[in-house]
Amino acid sequence: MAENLDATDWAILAELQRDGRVALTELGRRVSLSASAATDRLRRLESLGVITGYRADIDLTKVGYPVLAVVRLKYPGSRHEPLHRLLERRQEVLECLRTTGEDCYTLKVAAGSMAHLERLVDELARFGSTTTNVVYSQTLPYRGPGTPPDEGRP
Amino acid sequence: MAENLDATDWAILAELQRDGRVALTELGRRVSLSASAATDRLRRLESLGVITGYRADIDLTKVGYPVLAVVRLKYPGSRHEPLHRLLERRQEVLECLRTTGEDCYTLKVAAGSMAHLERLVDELARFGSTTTNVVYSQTLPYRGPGTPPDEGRP
DNA sequence: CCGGTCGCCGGGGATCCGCCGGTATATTCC
DNA sequence: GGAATATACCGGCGGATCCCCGGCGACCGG
Repeated sequence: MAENLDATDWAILAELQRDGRVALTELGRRVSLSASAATDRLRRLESLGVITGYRADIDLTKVGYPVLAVVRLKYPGSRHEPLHRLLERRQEVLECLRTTGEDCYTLKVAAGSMAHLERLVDELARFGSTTTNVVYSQTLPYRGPGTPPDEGRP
Repeated sequence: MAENLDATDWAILAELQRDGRVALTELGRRVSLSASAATDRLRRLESLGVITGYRADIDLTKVGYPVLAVVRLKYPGSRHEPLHRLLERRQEVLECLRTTGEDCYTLKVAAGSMAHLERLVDELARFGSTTTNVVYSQTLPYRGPGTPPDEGRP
C-alpha cells in the first residue's frame, strides 16, 4: 500500500498541493528535474492512484455560503442508503466522515444563512439526533502531509 | 460579499472543482464559450478571490497515512498561539476548525498507524481535554456547492 | 561481457496560452 | 435622438508549453 515514494516524488506532491495548476515545465524546474522526467513521475503518481484528482479551492463566503458548521449525527438504524442519498443530493454537505463513537457521522456543511443551516439540520435530524457547532474560523486551509510518516519518531 | 456570479460562472466553478487542471481551451468548450472568454471569466474569479487556489487530491492511504481521525479539543485557556504553532508544525493536522460549543477546536488528522495517532493525541492533550474518533470511511470526496444558495427554498 | 531495465534528457511537431484588436449589445450622458 | 462608454464575446497571432519518441548512462543478473 505504501507506494514507495522517494524524496522527489514528495517534492512533486508538495508542489502540486501548493499549486495544482503549475505547468509541467515549471514543475520540473521546481523539483530540479527536466520537464519530461517530472512529467513521467507525475503520470506515474496519477496512474498509481496516489494523486486522485485536481480541484479549485473556492472561497465559500464569496459565493454566498458564509456559514460553515460541523454537524455530528447519531444514526441508530442500520439502513444507511436513504441518508447517503440525501447527502449526495445536498451539495451543502462538503464532507462526510463515518467514525467510531456515539456519533456515527461527522459532517461539514455550508449554508447561506442561519435559517438555511437550520433547515439543513432539521432535514438531517430526521435520521437521528444531531449535534451542531458553527465554525468561527478555519485556521488551516486544507493540506496534506509533505513527507512520509517516519514512524520511528512520528 | 456575494460577488454576483451568473450561471456561466457557476459552470466554470463546477468544472474546476471536478477537474482543476483542465486546459483553458477545453474549459471554454465545456461551458460553451470561446477559450478567451472562458479565460477572462476565470481570471476575474481568481482576482476577485472567489478561486483561492488549486491543489492536487492525494490518497492518504497510498502515501503511508492510512489512519484518519477527528479530534475535538476543549481548550480552557485564552492564549491560542502555542496551539496554533503546534498545528502549523504538525503536517498530520489536515484541517482545523474553531467552533462554538464545548469543544473549541475540531481537527482532522492523518496518521501512519494507531501508535502514531496516539502520539499526536497525546501531544494535543497537553492543551486540553480531547475527544478522538477514528474515521471508518470518507463517504464524499471534498466538494463544494455548484449553485447559489437559493435562500427562497434552501 | 552483455542484454535488459530503469530513470532521465532532449528534440520536434502539435497544441495551448496570453495578448491584442474588433464586433455587437446595452447603458449613460449630453 | 445620437454619440460615447462599458461590457462581454470572438478570432488571430507569436511564443510558450505539452506530448511522444529516440537515445544515453547507470545498474543489475546471467
